Amino acid sequence: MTHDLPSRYDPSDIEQDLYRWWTERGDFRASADGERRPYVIMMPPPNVTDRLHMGHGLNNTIQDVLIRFERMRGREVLWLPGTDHAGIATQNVVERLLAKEGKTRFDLGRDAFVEKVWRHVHDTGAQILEQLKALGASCDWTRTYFTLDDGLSRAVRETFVRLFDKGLIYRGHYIINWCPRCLTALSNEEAEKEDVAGKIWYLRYPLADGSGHIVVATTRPETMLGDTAVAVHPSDERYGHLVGTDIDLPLTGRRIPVVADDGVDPSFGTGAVKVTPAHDPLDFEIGQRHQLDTLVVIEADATMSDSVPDDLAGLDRYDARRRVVKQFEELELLQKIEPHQHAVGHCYRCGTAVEPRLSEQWFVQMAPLASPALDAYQDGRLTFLPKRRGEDYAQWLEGIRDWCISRQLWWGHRIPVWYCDDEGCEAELHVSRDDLTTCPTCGGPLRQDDDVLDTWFSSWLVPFSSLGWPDDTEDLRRFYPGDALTTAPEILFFWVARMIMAGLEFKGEVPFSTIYLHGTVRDTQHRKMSKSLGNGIDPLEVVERYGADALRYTLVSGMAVGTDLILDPNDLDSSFAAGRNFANKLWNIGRFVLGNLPDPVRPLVGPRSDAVRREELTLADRWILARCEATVVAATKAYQQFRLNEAATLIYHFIWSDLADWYLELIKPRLFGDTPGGDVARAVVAQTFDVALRLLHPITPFITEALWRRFPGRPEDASIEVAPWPESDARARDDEAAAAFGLVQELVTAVRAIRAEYDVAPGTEVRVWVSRHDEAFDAEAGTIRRLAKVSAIHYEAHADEPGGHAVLSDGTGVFLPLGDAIDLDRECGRLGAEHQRLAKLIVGQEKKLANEQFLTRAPAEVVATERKKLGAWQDQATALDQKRQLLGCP
RNA sequence: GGGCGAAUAGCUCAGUUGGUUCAGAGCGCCUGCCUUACAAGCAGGAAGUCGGGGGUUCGAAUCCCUCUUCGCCCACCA
Repeated sequence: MTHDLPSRYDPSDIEQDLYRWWTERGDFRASADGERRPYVIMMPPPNVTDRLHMGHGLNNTIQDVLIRFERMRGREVLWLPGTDHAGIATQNVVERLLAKEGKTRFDLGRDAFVEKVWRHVHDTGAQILEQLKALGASCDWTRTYFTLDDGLSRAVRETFVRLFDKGLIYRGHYIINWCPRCLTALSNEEAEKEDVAGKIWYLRYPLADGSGHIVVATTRPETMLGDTAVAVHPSDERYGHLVGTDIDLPLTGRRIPVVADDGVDPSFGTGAVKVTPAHDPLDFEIGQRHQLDTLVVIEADATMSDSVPDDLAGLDRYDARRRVVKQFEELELLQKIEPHQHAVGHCYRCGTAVEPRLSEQWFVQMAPLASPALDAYQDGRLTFLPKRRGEDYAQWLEGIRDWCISRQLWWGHRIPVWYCDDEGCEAELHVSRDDLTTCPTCGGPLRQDDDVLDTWFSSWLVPFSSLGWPDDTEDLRRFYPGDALTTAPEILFFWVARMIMAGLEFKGEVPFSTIYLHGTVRDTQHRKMSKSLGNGIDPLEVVERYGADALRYTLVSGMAVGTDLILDPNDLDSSFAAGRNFANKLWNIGRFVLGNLPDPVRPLVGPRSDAVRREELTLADRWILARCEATVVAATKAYQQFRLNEAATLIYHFIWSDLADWYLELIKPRLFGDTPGGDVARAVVAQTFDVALRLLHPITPFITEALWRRFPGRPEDASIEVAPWPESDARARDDEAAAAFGLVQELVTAVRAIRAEYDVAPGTEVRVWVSRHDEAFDAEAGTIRRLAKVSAIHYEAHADEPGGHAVLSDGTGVFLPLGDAIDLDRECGRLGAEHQRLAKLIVGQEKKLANEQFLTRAPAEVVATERKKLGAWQDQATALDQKRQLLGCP
């Protein structure tokens, strides 16, 4: 039945059908009732801005591996998918689309613009979900959410009202980060600090009494137009006499005071600071302490305001900077310019340098929320992978600042605050869960706050809002809290930390216990993949070319905990070769194995009378079963510890090297009836291949399902997705078989190497002399003969004739007589090299055996085998010497 | 300016809590093979002073110190 399978695996033949079948079966759907212990992962909701990139591919592959692993282990698995409305990002995308038509959002008006965004995200959102399916993501699509859904909107309002009532949400005039391009406030986290090679200008400010001037240093000369003071440190003796005096601020005709303030660092610059309370956070604080005026000189769009001299008003901030500097120069008030490297905030969505700006915004007071979140980390309720990320988390919480949550955008959750414009009304504002139309206090008309909430204000609720909160739903009771959170480290503060705070505040429990922060996908120059650099790889293109399994295998095997993943966008073939080749190999193993299995296969173990008895197993059978068992144990542990790359490598090696290269080759005579025991070999291969497929299924779900379903006797409706995870079976452990068969492998390899070395024709059979008799060689004599093309094995000291030599790890000598075929020079060189290798081993071994610690610490039997090894090596060295003399080697 | 990570074959990377079993894998490269599952394959092979230096030890890729080079996080020195 497998003979009709093509010899080359084509994933596109099977992936979509299998995915549809899985969906129809309903295995992805979590049941809210039942006995199974839940295992829950919240998918980081992709932004509905665009198609998925390779980072999503990696992120979702990791999650799907964990989910499929736990599903097979019998947990009630819920992987909850969703998409994020991504306020600024999405609004930007649609604004750019409008710009192509020569329009702005203001041309459309708020309602029409929002309508247009909805239409846009409807398409991209659907596209994203399809892409996730193409990757094989086994999420519960029946519970898919969007952060702007009615349900989640209700949760947003609920939290806003609760925090407001608790006094943790407030409105006020503060310096915030302002993006002059997006025209909105940003949180501290959204302003990314980047080092900029700037300058520092030293400006002379004339003293009002005409007695001289004071020099201030600034990186932003244009803000001097908004200066309302100069500050010095109270204990700075250089300036003490000037405190309380006035300065004539150049260009403005304004007179401003010199004040003393602790916030000034006397060692920086000149020790005298120009104070611009409306455009600098520190200056704002100084201004508050000294009741200074705040003078806004830079507008929302980063042009100079009308409050500056006419020749500067309306200029862009950087043009104004140049103009101001030039005017200082002309007035001979520019003392000097120095190069200066400093960190400047940039908008995380558009990259524009943010402007610190005084404005009225809504804030969440964070310290009360941060404290329990910090406790949860310190008392071990949270585990970070890699561990060091936990310190980033703690550090951020310790220095937490209030969260600016209002955004001057149109796309998002509108702030649930209404203002009453009636001058006679006592109420200033109303915060409400429901839309308000008339003022509850005076009955007059109301106006809702124009702003929307930070997009993360809905994301931070996802672990419970996606389960129906604030209602007390069955889902919520069953699936909160979740288990693992898998995401990129970039959003540790934006999202992860805030989810923990929200979970503790609103649900009293951390939303997940393990936080796996995986690395970033980069190109070969270690640059982050991005659209603007054009170095991205489209995961869907990879799926189409190589299959989802190849993509997944490559991502998983290349990703160690705490490291980045480097892929070459210019060489997809080599980037994904290993995954593609492996899938193809698996396919062909399947063709061979399944094509040789009868129905039914004899059971390997169990009560049935035809079950294989232990005495029927050959050495090779025992070996592969032991290898299989070892792989089950190691791979299971690796999966559990999130060391997915290690699990992938272990299983790969077992399947390709142990099972395919060795076991399948050596059972061929038994399968083809040339040797008895075919039914036993079939039982063993059926068992081990089945286990291998199940171990691998979380990583490469499609091909493992396709092959697993084809096993003889498999019920039509059986799926590997819900097949039980392979159990460790102590009976299969067999160190003796492992060691004995290992020696057989060494012997075969040694003979092959000698044959290759001396160009023995592939079809020619050779005789081999083995210095020591071993039961394993007898037991697998057929294997040795077949795999090494050996006609006869002689257990005796080798004949005095030319030939090839090798020494096995236990000291057993191997000799291949090659008669006249031998090249004397080459053989002498080979013997010399081999002798040298042995000599090195012997020296090391002698040292080891002279070591007190080793002798006392190691078990006696280990010491004994090490002694034996040394003896054997010495014997072989002697034999090699004799051989070299015999051949007349130099 | 603080805190943290990384450096291992031409490329991308493994190498675990306690030091002996370790110098490995994949890709690439070289040689020979269309051997009745697989040429996306099979067999064999070349290639690394485990970033430099020092230390501890019988013994270090692994532990300690130091230097160099990359990277990450945090930070209101204007």
